[in-house]
Amino acid sequence: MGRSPSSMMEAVTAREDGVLAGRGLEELGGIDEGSYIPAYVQLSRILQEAVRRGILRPGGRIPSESELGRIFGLSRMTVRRAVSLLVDAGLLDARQGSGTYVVNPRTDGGLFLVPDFHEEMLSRGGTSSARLLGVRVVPAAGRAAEKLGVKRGRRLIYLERLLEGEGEPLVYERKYLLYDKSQPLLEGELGHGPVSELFAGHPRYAPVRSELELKATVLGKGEAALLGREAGEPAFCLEQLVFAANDLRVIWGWLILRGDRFSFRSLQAEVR
Amino acid sequence: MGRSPSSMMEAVTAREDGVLAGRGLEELGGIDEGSYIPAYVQLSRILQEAVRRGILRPGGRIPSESELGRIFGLSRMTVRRAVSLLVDAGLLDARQGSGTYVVNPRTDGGLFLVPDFHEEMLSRGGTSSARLLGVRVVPAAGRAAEKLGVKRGRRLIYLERLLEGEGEPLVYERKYLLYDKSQPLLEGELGHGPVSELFAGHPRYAPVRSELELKATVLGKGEAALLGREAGEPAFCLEQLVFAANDLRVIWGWLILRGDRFSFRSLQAEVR
DNA sequence: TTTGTATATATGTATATACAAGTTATGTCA
DNA sequence: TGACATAACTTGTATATACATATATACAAA
Repeated sequence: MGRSPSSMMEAVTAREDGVLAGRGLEELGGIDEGSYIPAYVQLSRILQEAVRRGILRPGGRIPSESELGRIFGLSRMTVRRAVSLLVDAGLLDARQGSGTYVVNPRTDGGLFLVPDFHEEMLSRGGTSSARLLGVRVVPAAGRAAEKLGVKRGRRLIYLERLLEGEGEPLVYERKYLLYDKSQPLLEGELGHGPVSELFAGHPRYAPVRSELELKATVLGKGEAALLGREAGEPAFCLEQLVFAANDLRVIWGWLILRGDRFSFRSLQAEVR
Repeated sequence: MGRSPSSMMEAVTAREDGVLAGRGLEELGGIDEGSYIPAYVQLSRILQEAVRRGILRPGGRIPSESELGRIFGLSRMTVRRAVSLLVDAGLLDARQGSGTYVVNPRTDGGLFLVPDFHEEMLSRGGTSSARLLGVRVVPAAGRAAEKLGVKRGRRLIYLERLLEGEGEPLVYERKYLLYDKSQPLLEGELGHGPVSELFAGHPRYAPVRSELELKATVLGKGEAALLGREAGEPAFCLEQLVFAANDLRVIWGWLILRGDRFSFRSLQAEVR
């Protein structure tokens, strides 16, 4: 809590380096020890705000970890933790031996979150349901066999669903799943939630990770009819390959997202 | 579901909780002290690999931090750092008082990186150039005035460019910039790099962050002609709003990305 | 059966210390 | 002046310790 004495010359010499030596940082307030918000989170917010306000400028060096510790009355390790948050988020660039710098923002690109459909609907407070258009067991062939890495003829489950939000069809879904005779397919479960949950807890097929590819497309005649739109309208195609343990591929398929209802906003170098 | 404190029953009772008590983890090797790779990075990779191989299963609890420290001969703080990497990456879920669990993966959604065009071209070793289709000073009006938060009539720079990679047009770009009489516009600089670099180092207009929105679209006749494609083909539209310090909006515009040349892959819960 | 309490153990936060390793500025020597 | 060693920084890694806080469990009391 004790504000360390800062020499008057600091600001001048530091300025030549592009450092502001913390001048102005104090204006954003100090660390509230009584708060339940951890000190390292408070400090990382202060630094973020300093960049937004231009107190710390892109390309410039921020005060050293020791100096920040002195300014805010925190240990170097705690300061490191605050800085690390912003380094991980891509807002700062720490160079060993040199210092920590404000990154020049990449204004033409960024990170986008494509949310899980059902999760998104629930989090918005809306309802989501899945209308099952068809399920059947088919022999593996063509791209499905190739993508899943199975021999032609191996039995797969093929299904089509229409995912609806607020009573309106929003997403058209086609999936191929490994067929497991010991685990009967419960059609009732396909009315809600993601397909991958069918395998949750399965000893060998439980999903571990997935690879997704987001592509631009236009609605075909069939898709347009199902989604209540016109053919030729823009849409997203989200191709999905789901892996279980040992890199076993268990689901392959894709989602068609209506372009008039879906768009994706970039994450603001989010600090979690 | 009672749990006995009996040590002889540990393996069995633990199994009911989904814990594997580290059994099998050792098979993935230990920490190489001679390596230049930090211990916490090595451990986080071991844990990642354990999930991929199914030694640690989604929904299950991993060994406690103290136990991992015992197994691998590391202090608890070092173990925490390794675990924190995976928690931040969304692969693990740490619950205070309870334990750390392997997350059930979201297979229908994920994070996507839309790279900066010029940066991407350079990193691939290819060439990138920008063909300037037009620049002029225009009075602010309509959506541009609204998005930039300026009065109608304020002077703006309007420009159109065709971004090319490997000699082929890939992206069509339209931007509105705040006009600054003290900073003359150098048309020569518009042949390379992102537009926002025009303001880099500017005392008031230097970009600090940007908000992006990724939308699905189809090529119009003019766009198709410029990009050497047919009208009606799928494409991405990346709308961009660039902020300087104090939330001053300095650039607004959008990019049209050819759908046949661009698609975006999800990031694998990347651990940096 | 419910409620309260004690205990063991889990993760979360903060600090202090030590040393390693990379960068930069400076001073000395030829 | 130029080359080179070095001192004085910087961030990076690892450990130990303390306390706060959340959870599970066992067991006693009502």
